[in-house]
Amino acid sequence: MLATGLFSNEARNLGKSARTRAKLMDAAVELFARDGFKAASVNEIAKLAEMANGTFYVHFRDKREIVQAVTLGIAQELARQLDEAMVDVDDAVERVSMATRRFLDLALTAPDWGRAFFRAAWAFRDLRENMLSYLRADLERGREQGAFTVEIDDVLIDTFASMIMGALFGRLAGDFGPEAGARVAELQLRMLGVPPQQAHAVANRQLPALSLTIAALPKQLKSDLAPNR
Amino acid sequence: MLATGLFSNEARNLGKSARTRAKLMDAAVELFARDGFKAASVNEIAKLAEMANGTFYVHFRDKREIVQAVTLGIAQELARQLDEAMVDVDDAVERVSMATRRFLDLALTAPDWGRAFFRAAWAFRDLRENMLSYLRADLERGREQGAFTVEIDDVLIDTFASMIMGALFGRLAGDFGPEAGARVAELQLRMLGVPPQQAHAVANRQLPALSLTIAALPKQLKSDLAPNR
DNA sequence: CCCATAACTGGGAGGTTTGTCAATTTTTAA
DNA sequence: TTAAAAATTGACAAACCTCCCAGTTATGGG
Repeated sequence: MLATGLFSNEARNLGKSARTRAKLMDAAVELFARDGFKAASVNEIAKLAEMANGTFYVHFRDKREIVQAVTLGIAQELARQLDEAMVDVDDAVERVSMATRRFLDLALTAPDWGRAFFRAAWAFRDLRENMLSYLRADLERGREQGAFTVEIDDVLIDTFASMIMGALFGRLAGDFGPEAGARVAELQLRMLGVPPQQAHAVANRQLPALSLTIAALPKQLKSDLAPNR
Repeated sequence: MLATGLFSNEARNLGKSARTRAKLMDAAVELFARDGFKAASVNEIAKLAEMANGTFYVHFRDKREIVQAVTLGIAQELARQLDEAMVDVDDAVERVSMATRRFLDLALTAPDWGRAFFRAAWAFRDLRENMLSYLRADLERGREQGAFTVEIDDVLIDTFASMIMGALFGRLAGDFGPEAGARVAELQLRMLGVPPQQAHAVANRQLPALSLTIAALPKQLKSDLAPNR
């Protein structure tokens, strides 16, 4: 049994049902990432999760349902961690640059999640729009702070998001190294109207490392653990 | 028999074999656009093309082969028409803006082609890279002409392409109207370092209409026909 | 117009997929 | 410990898939 994916980790000390469900979701992530939502089969998901095909249907009505659970889970967790990493940043220029760079770093820590997210972003409008609302808020903040000269409309927001998704794709495909995040952030800032020199400086500021780990550990235990590293 | 797709039109006065092949390709485009390459089935392609399943295998070894034929056909035709529409434009700022706007207009004239192209662009690296080489040439021209201040590297080119693909997606989904092309072009020019005012002006310049029609009509006949409309 | 040849048909073998269910094992709570 | 409840299994029906092929029909060069 190949240890655990992120969902399994989250469900580690929940009941058996939740653990099995999570194991199926982890297997699904892997196959969705590789084959897409339509081409991945329930049979294969169950097989990868090392259980009989019938078990799948105990936990999910059909494939649609696990697709929904998986994509929602990924998007929520990514959004939550991004949000958390930026709570104390006020400057919109910093926020926008950080969001892009953080998002890419995060998605690359768990490439299957990244790939599944990439697919989900094109396939599910509501999920996409949910993510975009965060982005819109930061862009509007930038206008108010006088940092962005460009007009904020739907096309801009969508374009901004496309730049991130393109970079995600390139990173996942191995076309780009870790520096791509900063580069794209710089291009985004230029597009928004930040002076080139400032755009370069902000986008290349060093960022403390961050990795995607769903931590469902009891809070107590977690804080006992943290100081050790 | 619902008239003709673009491939059928191209093969209109070729032999029967070529016409059948084209009809299969048109059906395939429609299904690839809707379901993706993996999820579309040979059975359904044949059914949509109104012929027996066995006929498919007379014309294509297997699904891989028709996928290749279709995607290559789409990409080549789009590239050819784009290229042709820009032969006499020298200024890189104009070219870059035009390429984005023309490409979107073209893809929108035949939405199934647009959708199939969208999928192919992510799925097939060589096809993508072929398209990007045109783009790179125009961007480098802009540097030489002193119009673009940004450094040209792989991340830039990819990002530029992502912006177009994002706009294509939005247009196909009906999220954006025809004005999106100009808007994205403007954002691209800003990113490249063109002064905002000029970017706005160039990107919004009126462009003569252009539509995607594979014309395999004999040249003579074509020019006889044109004046009538 | 004729007929060799190319194109097409549709049934079917062999495989995979989805979703169900009775039988079995594991978990849980009393 | 034990019995009811929950979870799991694996075989299976029905649908659908890919690819093949023997037989039929259409095409077009002589």
